[in-house]
Amino acid sequence: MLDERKLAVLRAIVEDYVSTTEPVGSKSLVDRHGLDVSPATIRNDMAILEEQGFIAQPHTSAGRVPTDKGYRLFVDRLSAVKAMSGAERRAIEAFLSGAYSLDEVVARTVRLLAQLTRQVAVVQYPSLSRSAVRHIELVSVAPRRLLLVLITDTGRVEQAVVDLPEDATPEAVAHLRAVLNACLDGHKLAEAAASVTGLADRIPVPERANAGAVFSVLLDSLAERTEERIVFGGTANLSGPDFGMGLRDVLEALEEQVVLMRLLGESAEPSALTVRIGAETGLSGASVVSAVYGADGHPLAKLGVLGPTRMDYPSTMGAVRAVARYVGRILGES
Amino acid sequence: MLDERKLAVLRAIVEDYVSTTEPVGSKSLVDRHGLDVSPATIRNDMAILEEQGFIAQPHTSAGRVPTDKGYRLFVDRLSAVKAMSGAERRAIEAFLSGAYSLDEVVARTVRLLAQLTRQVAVVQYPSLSRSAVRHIELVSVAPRRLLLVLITDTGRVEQAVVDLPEDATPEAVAHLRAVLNACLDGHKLAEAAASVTGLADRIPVPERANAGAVFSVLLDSLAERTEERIVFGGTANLSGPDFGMGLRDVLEALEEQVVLMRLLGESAEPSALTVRIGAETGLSGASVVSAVYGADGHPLAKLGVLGPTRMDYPSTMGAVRAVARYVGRILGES
DNA sequence: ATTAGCAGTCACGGCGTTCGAGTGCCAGGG
DNA sequence: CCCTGGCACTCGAACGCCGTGACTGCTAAT
Repeated sequence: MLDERKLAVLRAIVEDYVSTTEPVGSKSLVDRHGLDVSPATIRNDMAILEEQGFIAQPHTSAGRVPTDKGYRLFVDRLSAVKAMSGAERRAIEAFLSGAYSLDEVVARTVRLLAQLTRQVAVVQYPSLSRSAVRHIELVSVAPRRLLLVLITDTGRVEQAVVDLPEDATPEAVAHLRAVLNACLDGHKLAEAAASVTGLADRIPVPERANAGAVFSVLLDSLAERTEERIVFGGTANLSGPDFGMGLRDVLEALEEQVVLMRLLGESAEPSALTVRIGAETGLSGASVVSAVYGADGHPLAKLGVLGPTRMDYPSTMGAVRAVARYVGRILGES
Repeated sequence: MLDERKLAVLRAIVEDYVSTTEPVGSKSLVDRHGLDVSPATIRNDMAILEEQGFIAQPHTSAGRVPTDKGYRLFVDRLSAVKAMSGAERRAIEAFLSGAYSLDEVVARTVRLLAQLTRQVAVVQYPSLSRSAVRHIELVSVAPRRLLLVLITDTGRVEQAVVDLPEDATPEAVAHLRAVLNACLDGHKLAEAAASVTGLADRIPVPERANAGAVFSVLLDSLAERTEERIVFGGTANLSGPDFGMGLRDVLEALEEQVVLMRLLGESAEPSALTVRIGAETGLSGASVVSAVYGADGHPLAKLGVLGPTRMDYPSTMGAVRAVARYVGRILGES
């Protein structure tokens, strides 16, 4: 149905369009690529490709432009991820290594990814529930109010205020802290739910009410907030007339955590690199290249870039993959 | 030199231009405002205002547009801050009260300010060095590595990694923690520099090297990072052809912490409301309305909005002032 | 199956015209 | 002296009108 040459034509169209931003015609196609056939032949191929929905023409007597379906085929079968050069890889590593806190790592990752791809970078903080607890701290700020600070092995620090039903003595707080740490240290928060329920037994009855409040904050409030921390950067790369929708809509979408979540993909399938194209993203005219990053083989969160459907997929995918790897490595070390 | 009517004309020009986005002519001026004179008279006044540099015409035979100098005069002498309505004030308070952590407070403030003013909101985190220390926590993550967590009375939590010159025993860490807390609790970090130097005496000699490392991180690394945390939002409000410079430049500027700092103003003069217009901001075509916010009378940090020079100053100033007040109040409570 | 040739389409850019808002100036009147 | 009505003038925006060129699709020949 689609012979070798037609695929080559589609590939050439995508590549040319991506680099020139202009509809590509049959003549310039044969000129630029080493196709040994005449423009007329290409035209016939293009007619078929159009019929099948891989390309379209903005108006009669203009060149062809890839459709979402065309990009899809290109990404799936016609292109290979372009690996980063050695120099680039070293630069990435050097840039990320300089960070001294999780916030810093994430901030740098965003900058790096945006600069590397010249697009909008989106980075999700390592999931709390999938990280292991390193330390839990309780600080009294009022007789009936505690500040709960959770430190994970990825260096993430989360805080939450706990309102207690009863006054708590410093001793009770210290005890609770000790019990929590003893029980949760080194475990993942997701697995902790089970152990915490049995934990109540170790708490003297008069303090159980307070302990319950702390547990519920730890499990509900923190775990819920968990996935929701996503930052982005590089919005300046949103140049003019890209994107079918207005630039304004894109900016609005980026400021909605919910939308950002969806862009990175709800399902955390472990596949390394995900490409969502055009309508698949929910933003018309936009594509998202995302990857899962993690340390020691288990996934922590996602990161990716958002750009116009017409983007350089091979390079972008290479950059995203490389950055995801290094971020995982850095977080695994700390 | 500028009689009452000329000032009224300038005020009218600013108001009309702000609301219509179009150069305003003499005729529409007398129509819309209740001026009891003829257009010709207004034209004469306008000629004088132009001569003095308060207004300009984009091209011959077009209406007049305020210059930076014109806006300046308008803000300083011709307008009054427009107070928020009771309903609006209640809404602000309700929206901000729902936050349960400092991050949340700041995030909500940004959203709120952006929505209220329909412009880009910029909020600086409460200054660390001007906040009082509530608690310091040290967590061993490796024999020669500590995680230093600092909790302030404004609810801000800062972390930093400390690399130790020598191995530290758990007892030594506990001791150091106790000393730090005893000495710094309730004090401002800025004042702490002095007390910390004397503090070394209380540390047994073998641990001094490690203690020194912790101190220096606390004072240098944390205190420096301190002012630099500024977030912004509402970039979707950057509509099209505002701003003399390209939209891209504005977005780029917003992603530079340094530029954000400058926008909010280096000098922390305690004056409540600052308006910087046009060239004064460093961004051509942009204005910044900013305010200091603080709790219990002492300043913590700044916040403000960035918009086109042609903005509704009275309303914007009202919104900024109101939000600054409520944020200060909320942070004072916690 | 490919190719050359040809007629047809249509966006784009340049050009001249019109239209109208708005100005500056001047002379007359309170 | 300040205000006003009148008038000629200016100039950008909008409109319409080509000519141009880059395409295409079709057909007939190889």
